[in-house]
Amino acid sequence: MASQTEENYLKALFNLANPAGEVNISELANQMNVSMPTVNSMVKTLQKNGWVIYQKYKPVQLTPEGQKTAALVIRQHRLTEMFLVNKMGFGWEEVHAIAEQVEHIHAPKFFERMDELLGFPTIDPHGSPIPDKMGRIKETHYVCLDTCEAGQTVVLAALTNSSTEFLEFLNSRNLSLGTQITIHSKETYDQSMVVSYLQNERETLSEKVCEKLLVRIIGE
Amino acid sequence: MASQTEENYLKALFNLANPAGEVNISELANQMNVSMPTVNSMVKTLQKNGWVIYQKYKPVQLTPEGQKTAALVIRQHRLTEMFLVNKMGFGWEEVHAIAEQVEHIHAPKFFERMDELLGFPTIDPHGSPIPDKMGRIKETHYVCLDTCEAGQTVVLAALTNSSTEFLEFLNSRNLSLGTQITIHSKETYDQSMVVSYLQNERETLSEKVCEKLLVRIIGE
DNA sequence: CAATTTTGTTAGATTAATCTAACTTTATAC
DNA sequence: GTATAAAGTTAGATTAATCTAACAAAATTG
Repeated sequence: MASQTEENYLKALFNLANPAGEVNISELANQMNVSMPTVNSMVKTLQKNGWVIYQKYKPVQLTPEGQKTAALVIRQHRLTEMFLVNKMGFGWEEVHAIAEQVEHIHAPKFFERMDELLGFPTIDPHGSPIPDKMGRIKETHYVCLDTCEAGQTVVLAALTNSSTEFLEFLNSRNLSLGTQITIHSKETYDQSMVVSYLQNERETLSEKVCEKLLVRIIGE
Repeated sequence: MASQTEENYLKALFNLANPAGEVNISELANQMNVSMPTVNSMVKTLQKNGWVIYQKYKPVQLTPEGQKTAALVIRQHRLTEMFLVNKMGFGWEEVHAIAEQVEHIHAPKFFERMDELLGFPTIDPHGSPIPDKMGRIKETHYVCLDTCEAGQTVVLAALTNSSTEFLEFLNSRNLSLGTQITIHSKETYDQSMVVSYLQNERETLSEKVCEKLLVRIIGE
């Protein structure tokens, strides 16, 4: 059984993997906020446990078992976030830090009860997909708002970043998942967009914000 | 901040303390399932952190800060048990193992929300008192069923032991907190009691069971 | 393509939590 | 009140997770 530390490395590997499933030691060190030698020795441990494939000076890759273990921790994290928001009244900006701890609890029934009470949700409060009990993830195909064009109508579906600061920014602008947004114009100079939604008739969203918003296009 | 391991030692000290607040190294070793040298070194660590008073060859004692820290972990444990039973549909025999993990989460708001959602309970599903936010415990004064006499009517209020096996035994006999019990006779030979409650007209409870049941006397 | 920079590895130390073996102090018991 | 038993301590080792310093390989770049 993976230790909490090992689970955190597996999660990081899962999230950092490029299309080929590879992660560099330095990327992992950076993500985990530890030194490269620490990652080097941890990767050897993960390999001994059958969770990664690794050869000196090569990038690391999760094995299928490593992927499944990682996905199940991510499942517990996202179910927890959903439970905190939908059943305990927390704001979407408050739940990450708590879920980082709860995700490591070893008690399958605990998370199965959450899942049931929530009605088997498929996405978390930030729009990220919740892996199923087998660790499979249903891929979603949203587009990034910054690739959309003036005239289109879209619905906010997910975020590529869920930092507290960004979530508080979205709260301050009354933006939440499901909000229907109409794109009025796109500034070629700085890629900012003028949009409207709900009561907001004319809101400007910077490129920095637009590139973090994933949407479904529903019109034009 | 206490590590999970330290929190577990503080809890054990809190629970093992005799009326003078003292705990022997061997008792603690036994409770924690570790060797005496391990306890010896851990007790020195706890002392460095100001949680215990300790002198070579003397029993250990929690300081007021140690007591408060322990009580707050116990608070989190008991609130969690109550939440699992009352809000998530678990049986009282299922919650201990999960609460042992959840109690170590460092997120005051998480437990405050549980407390609110539960309506600020003062006892857990096994009748044990829930310490308040300051770590204070409201002392309850129940009597042990084995000290009761034939003819008395009592209400089951708490348990002195909450092992899964004992809880499953109580389930099998339809006994739960709040059940009103009438004592018909007490066998002087083996201290067993013949009692009635609910639909059960004639149930025999062994001494081993009676000594684990705490009751409020309500009649005769 | 040689020089430099970046990335990765090895070696060795540290801290927390644990162990066993050996020794010491305190308690128990004739 | 000494002998034995029980309880407690010390010393030294182990494992997991981390670090820094020094070195090696790979990538970048003039």
